[in-house]
Amino acid sequence: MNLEDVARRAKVSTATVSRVLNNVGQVKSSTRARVLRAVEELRYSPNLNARFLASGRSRTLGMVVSNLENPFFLDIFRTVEADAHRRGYEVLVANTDYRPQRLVSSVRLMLGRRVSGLAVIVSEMKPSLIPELAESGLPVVFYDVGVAKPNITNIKVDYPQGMRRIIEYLYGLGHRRMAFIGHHPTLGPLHDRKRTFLEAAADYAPNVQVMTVASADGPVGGQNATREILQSGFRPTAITCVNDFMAMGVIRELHAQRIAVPDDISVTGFDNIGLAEFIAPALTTVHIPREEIGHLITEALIPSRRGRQERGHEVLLETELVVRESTAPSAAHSFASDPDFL
Amino acid sequence: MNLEDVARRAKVSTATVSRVLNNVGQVKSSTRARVLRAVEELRYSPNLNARFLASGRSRTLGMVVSNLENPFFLDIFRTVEADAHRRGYEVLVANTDYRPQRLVSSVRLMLGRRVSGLAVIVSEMKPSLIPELAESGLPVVFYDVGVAKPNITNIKVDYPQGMRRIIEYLYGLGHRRMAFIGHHPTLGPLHDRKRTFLEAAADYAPNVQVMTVASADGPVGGQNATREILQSGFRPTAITCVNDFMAMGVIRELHAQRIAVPDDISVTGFDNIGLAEFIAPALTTVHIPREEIGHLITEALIPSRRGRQERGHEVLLETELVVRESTAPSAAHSFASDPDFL
DNA sequence: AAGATTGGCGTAAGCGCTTGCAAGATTACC
DNA sequence: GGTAATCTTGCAAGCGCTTACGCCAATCTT
Repeated sequence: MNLEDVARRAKVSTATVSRVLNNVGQVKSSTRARVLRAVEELRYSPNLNARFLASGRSRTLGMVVSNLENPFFLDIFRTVEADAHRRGYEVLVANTDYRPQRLVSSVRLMLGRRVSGLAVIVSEMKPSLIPELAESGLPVVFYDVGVAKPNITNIKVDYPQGMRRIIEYLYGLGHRRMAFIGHHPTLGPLHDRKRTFLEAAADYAPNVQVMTVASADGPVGGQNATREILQSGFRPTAITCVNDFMAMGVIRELHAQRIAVPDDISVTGFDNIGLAEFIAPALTTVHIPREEIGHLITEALIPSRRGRQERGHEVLLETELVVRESTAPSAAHSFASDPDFL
Repeated sequence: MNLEDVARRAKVSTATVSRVLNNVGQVKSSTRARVLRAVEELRYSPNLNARFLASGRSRTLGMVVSNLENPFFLDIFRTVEADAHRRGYEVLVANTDYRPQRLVSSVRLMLGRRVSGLAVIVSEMKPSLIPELAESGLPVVFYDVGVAKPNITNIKVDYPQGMRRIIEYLYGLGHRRMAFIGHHPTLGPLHDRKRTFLEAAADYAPNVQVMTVASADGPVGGQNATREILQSGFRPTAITCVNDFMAMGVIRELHAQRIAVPDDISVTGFDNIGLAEFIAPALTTVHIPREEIGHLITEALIPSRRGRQERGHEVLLETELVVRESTAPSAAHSFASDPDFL
């Protein structure tokens, strides 16, 4: 079942069928109708592989993410997909599970499919990939890693700012013993986030005791990390998580251990995913504008009709502290004796 | 940058390069090495559109789901993807947001890409799609809809059984006023689930008052539905949700309204998603074997090396009640005066 | 009314790859 | 050392589509 079958049935050439299907060139409306009817009757569905090959463009975007399970990534994907559809593009998504090897193979796959733009929203990164993509000339967006190049747009979120907001907030509440829960601490961006936390703590919260632990991304990881902290003997008054998804597990585990949140321990997340409002207590977190990220990605990857493709550049997004119910003044801290207390 | 460039550089023909790349036929190991080096040096990445077109197979599975945000679907996807990778296949996923129109266009897209198998895990269904796919001869799996055909495998979960388990369990706990929360009540399978609930209630739980409401899938929908119930004046002692994802919102809203779960109202979900354990109180639900579903899908879509493709058939999966913390005996019910009470 | 446009369509040359076929190069065998 | 068997490799015909290019007929000029 191919163009030729349709052409024969409609008594035209394949060229004409192609023109009708792509709405290009001039076709008499009566022939157009004949063609469409033939398409209908044969239930013809064009071979996109052939189409992409012949035309040299695929109107398809690729997106590679570290963990689709984490709503953070999914939210971005959904925005990109919605934007892309509006412009007549499709989007292909691949999941890496934080494995560099899968990242490489996913990117290769996308390149092999000749996507017209590629978004790489991952924490793991194979360094060799950046120059390779830069040279390819393909429009690319990196999130939180790499530097802008002519064809590479770079979206970053001001994590240090967000961390600072959390630390200052917690410090202001009297917290002096804090724990930081992350995941994949060996991966660049995630390691940076931990470092950022420690630096912010050192800078803005003098005489604070700090502990860091790591586990897998997700609620189960948060749960395990919490157990580890509690078993260590260190008793923080606040636990800061690298993301909301892990924080869900933290809150659950504290609850299971009959430790009150926020009365005994305050908990913070990062990202402000939708679920953050649906756990009890609702999670205090830092908002990352995921919709904006999605829009930026689409803008960077799809050439706008008027004017040319925006050249690669760098964007730094601001964060915002969202205070909910999972944080409170530290019970352990006596504000009376606190010189910072006004 | 194509096969010819590589061939020229390695001083062989494109045929030989192709054989090396596909590990097929005999190639002297020295030439193989030359070719691989050329590939490396040129950073050559084969054009998959051309490859699929020429070879007529794509080693790609397509999967269409209603709502990727709901972990239920994501879990299935992850299993399928893992299985598929193990067999050297890729999987493309599309999201429909429960919109039949998107279902149709997603399926068309998959067909256009000439996937070698297609899984349709959706609640919405355009009836015309079933015969169309049946005729196409493409291996297809439907979840919860349609009937088996030579090339169509049908996976169903015994929802009536699951509902019965819930109802009997709740009835046994003394609940006599129940509410059912669903979403998209006009879509076949979801409507059936509601009906199933009502029938099971009628059959197994005499003299029970029942109310049903519907909202969007997800926690927000569960929240809204709960508000609606409470505002209606009907005061159920148990709320049964069509899935866990909505139940999360229900529990959250009851908590916000200072209604104790399970003391004042018991809540049940369906699916047994991972998050069900991470909300407080942990959700009583019905387990659906998502991993098994994933395996079944892969088995049905990928021809096994030995033996032929399993022909399309129908599978009915059993469910299992998972009791956690969100359910308890009805406070409103006096067991002393209950004739059922032993 | 004859030449100049334009609209509508077909011809055919690719797009980059796979693969059946057959030729040339090696190796095996007696 | 000669023939047969086996390896290697190249040639070239597609896969199903898009898209110059050009032809013919219809319409427009003056």
